[in-house]
Amino acid sequence: MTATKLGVVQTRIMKVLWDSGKATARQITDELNRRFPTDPIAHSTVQTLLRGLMDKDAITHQTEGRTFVFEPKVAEDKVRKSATRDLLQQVFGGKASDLVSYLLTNEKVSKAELDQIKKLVSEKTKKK
Amino acid sequence: MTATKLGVVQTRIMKVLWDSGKATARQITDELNRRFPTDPIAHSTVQTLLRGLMDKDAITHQTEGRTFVFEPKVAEDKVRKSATRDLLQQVFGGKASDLVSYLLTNEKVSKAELDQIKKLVSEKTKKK
DNA sequence: TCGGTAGATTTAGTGAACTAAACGTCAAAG
DNA sequence: CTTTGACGTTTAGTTCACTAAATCTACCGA
Repeated sequence: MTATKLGVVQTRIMKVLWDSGKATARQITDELNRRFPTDPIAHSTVQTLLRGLMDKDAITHQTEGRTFVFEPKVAEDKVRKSATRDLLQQVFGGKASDLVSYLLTNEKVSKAELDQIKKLVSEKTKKK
Repeated sequence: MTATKLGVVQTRIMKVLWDSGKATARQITDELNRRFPTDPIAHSTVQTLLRGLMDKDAITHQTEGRTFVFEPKVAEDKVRKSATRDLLQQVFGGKASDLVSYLLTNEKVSKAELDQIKKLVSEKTKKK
């Protein structure tokens, strides 16, 4: 029952790991400070959070020499699923079309994305 | 700069207020316990949360006799917008189509909702 | 008038996420 | 051999959401 409920910074760390497959704490710290220069983070903070993610069973680590190399244990999919479901239920009362409506009305959606969505919808329609 | 970042229970309270227009603390408590029998909540807890929502400028209250009648001050829309944007950025890297993809693939979407989405998409397409 | 009830307010405490300094260890550099 | 630095570990503290009892206050009914 690997936990899929993550905080903001925890999610950022996971993203780094999902992107790279594996990384040391140091690499993660550097990457976070590169990706989010507006939210500088101390190395020890990252280590603490990694510890938390271990406790949650969201990541694993191997020892390489005397440093840890971390790897994601929970898939990005799972986290997306859980986070989206929460939003859908809590804020949109479970109505997926309301959420889509919001996205199309308020968020920038590229032409390519729009085509992609159209394709998904017609596939889904066919199945019914 | 009314705050739009709410906790789970805070959102539930707001929903009650959005639905009813206005309500006393007692009415909200009762309604929450009716809507979520699995998460019973004490009246004093609700009062504390209402206080927090006041601090956040998410609600107002008038005095009626010696009881407060609360009203939403922030619109449901605003909260939806903020929550959705957070999810989109944090979990889906800003790709709206990925989020829609998730919704269509994993969540139950009724025929009516699907039609609604299709309509939204073609409207959006026309505009471009 | 007195006691209960229904308000609001005060006080108190937990857990989670986040923050980061301080500390101990050990290997590589000088 | 000693110092420096890079690790992981320990410790500590903040903020926020949530929880709810305890207390104060005032009206209403007996």
